[in-house]
Amino acid sequence: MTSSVKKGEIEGIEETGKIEKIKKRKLPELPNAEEGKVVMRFAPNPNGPPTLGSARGMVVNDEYTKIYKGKMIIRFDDTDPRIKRPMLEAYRWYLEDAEWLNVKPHKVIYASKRIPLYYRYIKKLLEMEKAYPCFCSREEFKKYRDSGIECPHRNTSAEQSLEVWERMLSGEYEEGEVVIRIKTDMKHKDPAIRDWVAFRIVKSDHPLVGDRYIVYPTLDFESAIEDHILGITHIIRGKDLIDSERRQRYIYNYFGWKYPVTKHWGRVKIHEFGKLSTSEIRKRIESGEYEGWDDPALPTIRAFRRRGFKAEAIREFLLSLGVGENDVAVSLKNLYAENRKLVDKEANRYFFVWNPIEVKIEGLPEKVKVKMQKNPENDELRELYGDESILVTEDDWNRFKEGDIVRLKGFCTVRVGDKKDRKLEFLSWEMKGAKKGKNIVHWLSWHDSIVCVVVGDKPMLKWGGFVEKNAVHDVGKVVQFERFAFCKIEIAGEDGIRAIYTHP
RNA sequence: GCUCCGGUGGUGUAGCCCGGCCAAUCAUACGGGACUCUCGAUCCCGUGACCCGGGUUCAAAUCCCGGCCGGAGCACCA
Repeated sequence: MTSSVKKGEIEGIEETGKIEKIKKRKLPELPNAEEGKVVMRFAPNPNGPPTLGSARGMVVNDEYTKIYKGKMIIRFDDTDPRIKRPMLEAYRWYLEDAEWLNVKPHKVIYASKRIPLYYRYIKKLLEMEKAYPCFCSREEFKKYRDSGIECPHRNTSAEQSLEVWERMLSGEYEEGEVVIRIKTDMKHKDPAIRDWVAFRIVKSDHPLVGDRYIVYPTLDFESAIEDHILGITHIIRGKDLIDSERRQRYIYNYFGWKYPVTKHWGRVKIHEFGKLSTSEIRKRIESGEYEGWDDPALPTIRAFRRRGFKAEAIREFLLSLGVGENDVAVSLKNLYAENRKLVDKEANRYFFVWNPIEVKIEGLPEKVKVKMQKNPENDELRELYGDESILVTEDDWNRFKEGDIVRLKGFCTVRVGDKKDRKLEFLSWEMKGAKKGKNIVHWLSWHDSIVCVVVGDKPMLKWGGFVEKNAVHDVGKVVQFERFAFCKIEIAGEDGIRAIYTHP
């Protein structure tokens, strides 16, 4: 991000104001934001590992708190042990990926561990007769909601309500028998707002708190209380939660609290992935279509990490999406461009010959050592052995026509001979009119070759071939396989190299 | 069906609250050229947008109304 700071040093002070402006303009201004007083949160349900979508939540909230020098809180909204059941490992994954994304929370909250806190507040509401236990079935209540009629339980007295509440807690009711509803307005013009559920009975084991509770708050209740307690000033979340504000405001009014400023963004569709829900991914992993949650073909942050993406590139990409309420359909090409900017300068270059074909160079005067730059921008060299027997990729070979002049990059220039015999004729050590983009190809002698498989970014996609041995020293790094793509060397061993496709 | 929200170049985005400095920003993509012994990078140059129709106004991408299109919610999910 700041690698070019030196360049700007001379212009220095004069530029500072500009840079500041540009930095802030990564995101539009936040309404009512006072420097040092902004508190924001990212509130995931850890029912799978973070994806690009969740990362957006982390990064945008984090970026704003950084701009305004505020506080960032991660809160796990994990109050449904059944339908959207949290995954135990995913709590850790979220924290790890957040750290990797340079999102450093000031606090981490687990809603499931604070359930007694929510009990206290609903009790107050019950006392105030602003909430009531409702024995209607879903279907029954839906009728009331749709027709705007109050249900018979609505005017239960505080005393009775509290009694039912205690019985709920002690397990005297079955699931579905009774819920606690918040009184809003059964005539509210938007049916979605009418007397919503704050607590329900779920007799199911919770990954984090086991069977300690059987009465769980809904997201709307839990997050309403938490946002106030945590002193959240600004909420940015998906527009699927847009109604939450109107629902939760009733509670805020009953208690005389001030509701945070909210902003909502639309759905993100990534061209390359289509729509993939967490549950859909889980299914496909189980069926073997994907290797696991970090399969390079998946839009999880773990997968992008495995592919060698830079956190900063992902941040920039996500920030470029802004916070508009419209749905966006964006191509990963933008992410690639962002990452390439960072990775191009430091990635070592290597020859990777996929779908290799062995060809012979006739008339090669001598075998030579070929030295080439590891990276066009520095002087570090790598060495290859130019032999008369070499490997080129089938893609190139098929393109060649007899008589073509071809430059074997760094080695020599040849003329394509009899294609059936796979022969090349040595022409010169010099370039001999070879032009970039035309006929300069990469190659490899057996001497330098080691088996290499590149795991692709689509399900089941793999390339097999040979890579130059020099690459074994770059395990864990992103390198560029020339004329192929940027790849991360994942494993290098006796039997070869495994690399992960990063991007073109 | 009911409620709410949004529509700026191919894509994403800034600007819209507080009309004029917007013949509209930036990025990416695309086209052309230069350079480099990578189909990568770099450097030039270029194409390209305010959904439509009315209204208010000296002046509208910005305000108002209508239409069209798109999206979200209407769960004892998050």
